[in-house]
Amino acid sequence: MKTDFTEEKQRQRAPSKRSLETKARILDAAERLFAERGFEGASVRDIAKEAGVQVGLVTHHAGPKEDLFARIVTRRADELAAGRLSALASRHEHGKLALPDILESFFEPYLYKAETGGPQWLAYARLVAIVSADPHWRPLAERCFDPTANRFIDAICALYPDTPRQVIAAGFVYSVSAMLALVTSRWRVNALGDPRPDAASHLDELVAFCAAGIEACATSSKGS
Amino acid sequence: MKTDFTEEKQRQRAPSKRSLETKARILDAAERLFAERGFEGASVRDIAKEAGVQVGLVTHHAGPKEDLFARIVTRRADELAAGRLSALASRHEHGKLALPDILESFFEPYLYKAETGGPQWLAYARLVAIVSADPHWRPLAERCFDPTANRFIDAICALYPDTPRQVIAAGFVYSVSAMLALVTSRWRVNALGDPRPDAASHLDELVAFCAAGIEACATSSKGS
DNA sequence: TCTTATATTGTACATTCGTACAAAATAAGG
DNA sequence: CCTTATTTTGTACGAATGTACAATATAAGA
Repeated sequence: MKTDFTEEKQRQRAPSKRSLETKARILDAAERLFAERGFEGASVRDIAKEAGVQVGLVTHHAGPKEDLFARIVTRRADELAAGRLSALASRHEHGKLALPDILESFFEPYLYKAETGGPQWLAYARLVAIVSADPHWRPLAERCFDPTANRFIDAICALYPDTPRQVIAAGFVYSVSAMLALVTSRWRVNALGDPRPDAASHLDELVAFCAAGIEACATSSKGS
Repeated sequence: MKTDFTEEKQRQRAPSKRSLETKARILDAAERLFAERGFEGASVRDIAKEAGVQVGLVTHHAGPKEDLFARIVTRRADELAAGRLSALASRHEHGKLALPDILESFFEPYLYKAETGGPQWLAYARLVAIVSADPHWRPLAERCFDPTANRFIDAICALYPDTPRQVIAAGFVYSVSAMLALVTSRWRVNALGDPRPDAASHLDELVAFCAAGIEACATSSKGS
């Protein structure tokens, strides 16, 4: 699985504004359909129709289907990872780094984007679920998710020096899956048109749940 | 989405032992491949080859592809739901129904099967993830999962009469997703051949995590 | 303005998909 | 054993898949 897209094919001319718009339209359409129907469930033709272009243009702008998918995930993941790490660093400067602060640094950047960044960010939770579940995308997942996850696990480990890293890591995985479950359920409700309840309270609730859970795991398995 | 399979086509003769074995082989192969590659990712031809039969036999024994998938999920879900409800009832008779007991009644039957029931039960976690994530399978999910989930949510609600059901339900959803994350990660590790650590400790750890989490949510939002 | 790199169209190709169906093999029930 | 319901094989079909490619339209850069 190719995960490096730094080498865009070298060009002799700048791309026109229209072509940039077309490319963005294709990526957005692909993101929407991949989230709704999964990787195999969304065909290149569906994506082209959704973007209002010919089939060939999809390949021309985004390469083979697998690259298109990986490109979409990478784009969101990189932006999100930056937000999360800077939130963590910001709170670290302000001196407060209790467990709820660490978790909030991880949850808040995404929940905020999911709430205010348009439906694409809401649908991103589904893409993460797809990548995480399918062994085929493991290289992509390792590149996109693992570095940030390890930074946060390290931060939590610093709070519980007597707890094995394995236990903290498990608690963190539980927490991430809970966040995905929260967003995915909200995404589906939203797609069905139901009114969405307040989002900020969901963040507090999620942080309370995960902080208490990790705390319980960490203290009960101290030193073992 | 058809979810009712009570009306097997009426027969004039009993099925031969060989045909029953073949049917079981097809269902097992389908379960394995659906879990590995998802619904669209596993073709009927792949399933037939995995089962060592001709393509037509799959349709003959299990009907259209969607029915095959629904049948597989239903088979496991029904058996699991029975185990979970009887575990809950059993503990209820013994008088102990604290939050950890309720969660253990939900987690233990599956974790036990995943550990001792063969790779099919381990892979079942992936099927649940597929059904839960894809809106297309929502009718199937409602029939297979919701009744049991509501029973357990009711049991937890009885412990926190001042907490809104919505909050308890959210905590329960987080807990289920954490369990799925645990099993899915173990399934993948197992597929890669790594040695698997002790399972019983994972159950205790998961119960500790979720019980503390739900407790925190319930008490902090009392009456609101 | 003119050249030509790039974007876009339209079509075509080889596979694979789910499913249907006739023919042959098998075995249940009398 | 005989009849025939059922299982199994083998093949075929139309639709959909990802991708390649020539032809055309567009616009960047000199």
